[in-house]
Amino acid sequence: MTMNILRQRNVVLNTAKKHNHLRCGECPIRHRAVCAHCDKAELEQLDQIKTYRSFGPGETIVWSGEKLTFVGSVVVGVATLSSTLSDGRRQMVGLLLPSDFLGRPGRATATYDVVAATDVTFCMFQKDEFERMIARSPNLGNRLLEMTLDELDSAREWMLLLGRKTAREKIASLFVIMARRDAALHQSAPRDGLHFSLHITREAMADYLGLTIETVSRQISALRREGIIELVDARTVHVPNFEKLLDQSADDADGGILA
Amino acid sequence: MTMNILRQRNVVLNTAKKHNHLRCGECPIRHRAVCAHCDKAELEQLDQIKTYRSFGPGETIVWSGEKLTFVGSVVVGVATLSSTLSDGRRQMVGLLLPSDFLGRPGRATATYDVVAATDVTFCMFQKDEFERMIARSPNLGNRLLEMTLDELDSAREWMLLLGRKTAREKIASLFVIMARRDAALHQSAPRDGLHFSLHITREAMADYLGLTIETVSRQISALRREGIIELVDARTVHVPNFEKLLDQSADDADGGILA
DNA sequence: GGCCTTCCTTGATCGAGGTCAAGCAGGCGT
DNA sequence: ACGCCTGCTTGACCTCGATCAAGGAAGGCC
Repeated sequence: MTMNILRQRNVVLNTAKKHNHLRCGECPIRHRAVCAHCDKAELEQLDQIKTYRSFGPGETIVWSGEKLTFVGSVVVGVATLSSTLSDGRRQMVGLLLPSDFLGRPGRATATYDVVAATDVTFCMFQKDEFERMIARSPNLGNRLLEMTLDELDSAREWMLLLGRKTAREKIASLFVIMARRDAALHQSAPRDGLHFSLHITREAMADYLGLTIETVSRQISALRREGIIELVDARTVHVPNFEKLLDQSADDADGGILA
Repeated sequence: MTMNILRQRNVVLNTAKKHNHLRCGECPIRHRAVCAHCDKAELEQLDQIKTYRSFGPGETIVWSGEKLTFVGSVVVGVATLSSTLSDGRRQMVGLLLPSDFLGRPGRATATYDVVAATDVTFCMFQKDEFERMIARSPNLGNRLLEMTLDELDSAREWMLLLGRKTAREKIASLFVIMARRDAALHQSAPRDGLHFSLHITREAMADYLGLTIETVSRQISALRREGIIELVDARTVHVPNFEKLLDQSADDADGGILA
């Protein structure tokens, strides 16, 4: 079984798979956005303008409404994108894992908060310099469009989750995604079950799934009680049978039974 | 008051405002995507390859998983984008109003259903021809990126609604958006209150908001009972005081009180 | 060691919204 | 005119997840 189910139909990973930007030996950093299919000239240019910056857990990287001065991608760690209602209700609208891109060329200000969930290191470029590069290389622009379309697709998939899935399905879906991301990143074909880290707190999961901390905790406990997952520690999950987890997520295995 | 609140902070309308693609006299059709800031050469090329197609209410324009052969934009009517879970639960992930663009250059297959909500007329281009045009004109590519970023922003705004807003706030938010779109489209500065059409059925609203038909109906009735809206008929809403409606939507008036 | 704090879990209760069910209004074809 | 749709409303009831509340586990710091 497994490796087939693990192969996300989402294009994010398909693209990564085709060329394997995620660990392209020639890329100084792991961001598929600017890897340029290992175009030497582009890479050298990017190398010259890149800088690294790190943030601690809970640290806000960008405030909503703030002026955007850079773009970049995650090298290690996890960052979150979230919007907040005036009374404090918060909703995560995106999750940045290693290799994910942050920033919107052509946009002046941020429209949501970017917060480090763990220790995070970014590889960054000055926004105006990056934009100048885009103007010069249409290649780069096209890849950005592709990436943005990918993001849009996952945002819409998430809308389905938020609007229509039950608490249990939400948790299972999140775990499925985390497992797939982890597997893709480590190139690990799982033999005797999967093993992955959630990285984030229960609170962050709740904010991502549109639930409360308590419900998240209860559903995780329920899945554990039923043997669908095992908890090594609070944030490390072992999945003995991935298909069983998938069954709980209300997602089609791949492409659906109909059609 | 009013015209100021009506001015959506979302870039979609700001862009439209700057140049007013929506009624650019030189554009044969109203799509801001390819209006090309009224670039004559581009327009002529587009004119040559464009075709019109119409669909009746309930008709499916594209099935999820189907091969995509065209792109285009709505001229009149309303179309919806929706995903469906295998057990039939449905979630709308987008709404196409006149001037909105449909399609993803560079993508082979659709990832969700596109259904006509009313009588709809599309102005369409063969996908491959359109892509060839993009390749030739980087301008067009940039505008597509901008559009996609706009869509991503509204998708994420919608995630906040789906995950964290109450039924009442969801309804109010939808009405606010519909009212703004209508106002922008008709360039109507509302004097004695707003007047707009919902176009879509209660079911479509429910699917959009992640609610059931019954809840939608009940919340609309409640807003009517409290004098916040008036119903001319089931799908035509009159808003005597827009600010009162806005108060119910849990949205910041413009940019928020904080920050 | 002892004492924070932060994160997580579990229990008891409550309520918003879903479900089931009935009925009404308007359009359309015969 | 009639019946028959489909779309909308309203009521009664129930359930899932939120809320309120308490306590346990794992660091970090004195």
